[in-house]
Amino acid sequence: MNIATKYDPSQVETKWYEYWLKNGFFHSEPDGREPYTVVIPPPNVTGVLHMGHMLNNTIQDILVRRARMMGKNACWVPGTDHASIATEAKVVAKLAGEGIKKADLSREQFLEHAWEWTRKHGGMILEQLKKLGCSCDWERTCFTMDEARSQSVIKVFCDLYEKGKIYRGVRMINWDPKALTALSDEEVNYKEQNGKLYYLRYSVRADVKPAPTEYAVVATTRPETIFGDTALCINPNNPKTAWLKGKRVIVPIINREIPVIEDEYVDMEFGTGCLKVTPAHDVNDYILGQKYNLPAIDIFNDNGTLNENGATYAGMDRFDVRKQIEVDLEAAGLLEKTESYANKVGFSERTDVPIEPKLSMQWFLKMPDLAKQALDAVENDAIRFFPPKFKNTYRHWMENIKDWNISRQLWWGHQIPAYYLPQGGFVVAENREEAYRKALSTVDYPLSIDDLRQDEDVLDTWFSSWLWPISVFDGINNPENKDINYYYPTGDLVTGPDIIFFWVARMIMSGYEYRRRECFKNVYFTGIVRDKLGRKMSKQLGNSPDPLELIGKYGADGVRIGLMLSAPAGNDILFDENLCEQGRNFNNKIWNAFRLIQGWNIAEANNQSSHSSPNEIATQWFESQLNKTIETVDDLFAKYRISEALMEIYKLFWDEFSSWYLEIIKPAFGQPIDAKTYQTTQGFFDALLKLLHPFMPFITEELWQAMEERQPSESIMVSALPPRKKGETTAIADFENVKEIIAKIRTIRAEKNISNKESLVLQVIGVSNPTYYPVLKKMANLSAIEETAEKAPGAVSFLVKTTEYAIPTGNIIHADEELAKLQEELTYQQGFLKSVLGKLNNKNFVAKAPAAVIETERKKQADAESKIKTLQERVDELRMKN
RNA sequence: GGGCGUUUAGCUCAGCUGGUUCAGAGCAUCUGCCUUACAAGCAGAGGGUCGGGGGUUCGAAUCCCUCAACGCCCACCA
Repeated sequence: MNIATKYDPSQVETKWYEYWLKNGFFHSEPDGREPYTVVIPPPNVTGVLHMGHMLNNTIQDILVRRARMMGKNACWVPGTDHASIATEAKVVAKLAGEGIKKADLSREQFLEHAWEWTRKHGGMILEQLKKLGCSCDWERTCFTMDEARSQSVIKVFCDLYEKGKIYRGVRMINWDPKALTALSDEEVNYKEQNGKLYYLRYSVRADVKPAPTEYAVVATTRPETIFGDTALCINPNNPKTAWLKGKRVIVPIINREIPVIEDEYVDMEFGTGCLKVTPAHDVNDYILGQKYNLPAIDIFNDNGTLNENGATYAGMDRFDVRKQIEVDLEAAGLLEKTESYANKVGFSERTDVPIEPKLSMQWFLKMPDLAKQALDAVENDAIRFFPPKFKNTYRHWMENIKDWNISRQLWWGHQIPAYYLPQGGFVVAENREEAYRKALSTVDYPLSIDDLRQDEDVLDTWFSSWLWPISVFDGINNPENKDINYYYPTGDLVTGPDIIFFWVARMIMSGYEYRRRECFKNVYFTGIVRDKLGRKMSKQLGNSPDPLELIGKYGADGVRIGLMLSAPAGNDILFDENLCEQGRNFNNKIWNAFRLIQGWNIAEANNQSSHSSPNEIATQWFESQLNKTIETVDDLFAKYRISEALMEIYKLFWDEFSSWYLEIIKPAFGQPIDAKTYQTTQGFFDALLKLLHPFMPFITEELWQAMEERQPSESIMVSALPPRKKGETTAIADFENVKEIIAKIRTIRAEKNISNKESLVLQVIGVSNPTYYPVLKKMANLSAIEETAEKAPGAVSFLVKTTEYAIPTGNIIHADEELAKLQEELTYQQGFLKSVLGKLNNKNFVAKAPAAVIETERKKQADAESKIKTLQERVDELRMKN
């Protein structure tokens, strides 16, 4: 057999991925088996794979592949999200590059460009997932704007409208002046900004006398909004500003007169105690405006420039105005002073420009009712969160939920199915024809279908993705279809905690609203992938590796292992390429174990190993060890501790199987291996590959196919995981002893500079288990094991449990060294005994501690005493000789 | 400003309702080895007063209080 010493993933990966596709192993149809359903968090249709996707989808693939191998009917539905704002922004930018302005295009023309862009770049990310090995059911690939999903969205909108849960109204919303759309509260990020606090002078009306001062001074961070001022507000309890009560003041520059109003909302300590009220451009001011019936003067155009209400500043950008107005106020003597001031400013999640609070007509979804059931589901664990700490975050949001602004002033998305009538009013219907029918029954004037004008706005992207677990099975349009009834509720959702409100919470709501039950049973929150310095990966920093390059370098399996080695649920993962290297090395280890086993010749004669042969012992022990690990791995998966499960298997393969088991059964060079051991070993290797397969699908398939002749359409990915059996624990414990003895002997070799090639004699003084002698002999290169009452003079000895072992090494041993070592050990044991006795002599301990604990302390005492006795004898003996 | 969480070996983390194996794992480090599966490897070794302080208890990494640092989420102080 001639196989390369290093594993080369490049060929292998495409070969097997195609094989799996060709055989339809990823595809699922409802049948009698238990379903296991996962819906992918749909990535942006025009997005590219980043490390977050890699982590997220690796975890999903592990869960899906494992479920499949456990006999479940696993269905992982892939798909993409149309990502309204992000995609529209990309298309706008692309068109701008070609000298085309969005404003010059009709809606239809623009959408054509957008679809073209989507067709060109869309789905690339799904192709990248294939490189990672993801076993998605590609035949079920969905897109949030495909036919069925669009219909679902429209249908749900109409339904919620009928139920009175959707309403239209003028509200203060978050306006993105770059994307020219409203945003939901969740799409706004607040960032600390270093700005200035401007102290402006509002002159008090001239005819009011006497005045302690000519001016009311107002502190503001946004002097450019003075054009929208419609009142000045003071706290009625503030003596410092009491003199302003009932007065009127003049807005600087435009010289408009506004009233002074009183409200306890005003913080007496902040600034001067005077607040300018701009109801059109500040949420709090809006509330004040409502309360006191103040007019709201909108001073901004949609793009953030000032409108005609901005006097001579009309047309200037809001930030330029801020600078200019400072200069102008200063010149007019109306700027008392400025102070540097840090405050939080809202930024658009998508375009990263400061949000402008703006009064606007928008569509809203009432949330409190929807939230109630969704909150209960998580509270009582009908839906479980991993890690559970996210329940707190979730509860807090759900208990303070506000109505959801679902309309966006964009073109790319699902256009709101509301149709306005020529003489006012509107109807909501799934399509124009239906709308026309409804309209006719409400109006008493002649109406043609073309008189209806559909709402220009589209729906928030999340208004389609919140239906995802249902809509991918067409459960909205067709609520009783076979797929939805079989696959819903889905099993596990794997996603990042950053979209817990955007997506997870809302899916839970829609699940109860439209299927009357939970949309998934478990949510696994992954961490955020950071670089090894803990920085978030970003394009700007250039610290985000290209996933496909990584796969090229380490293989998909290597990268998957690299990610999983450090990805406990909910903790951020500090990604280091080093981990991929570890993953790749593990691939290589597996590869070489295969080479070793494959290279053996099997003995012709069926000369089975004797009952006490090393092979027999190793086999029995490894069987137990394997079963124990399978059990542990099961438990870890049940707790979604996936990286720990991987580590268990990793150690099983590397340490137990390779370093111990294979080394024990490995025949001497050129010698054959007995058939029985060979068969068993193949069986172990098969089990190990299966355990590893969900984590590293490619190499395991490659080796599984290579280890013996397979049927044309067989695959490890549809084979059964090794069953869970009770591990034989005494065999494992005994073997741990054996390992310790061997390690001690190896240490002696290292310390005494004795070559591994030089065989040694081992003396056993005390209780011992001869069953393991053959293993000891082979692994420690012993020529003989002697059970004796008296060890050879000058032998180096050590203790394992309470048995003493000795290696006669001639006279090369330095008695002083030996004595010092023994003395050290003796001191330790005496100290240990003292602490144990301390407990046992404590009346309170004996009286209050449980019997089992006392029992173990007694045992510790006995063991320590026995060790001390042996050590003491040795020490005395050596002293005599000296 | 409110809420949540984290702090254990050089790094990343595990330690469930306090009690053998409770001070662990992987990586990194150090020492010796090119031993015909694997130097992307083998064998061995070292390394932590469990963030600080206080308390409860026979007994605390584990429970309570407090301080500190860091992180996340929420919130309208201009």
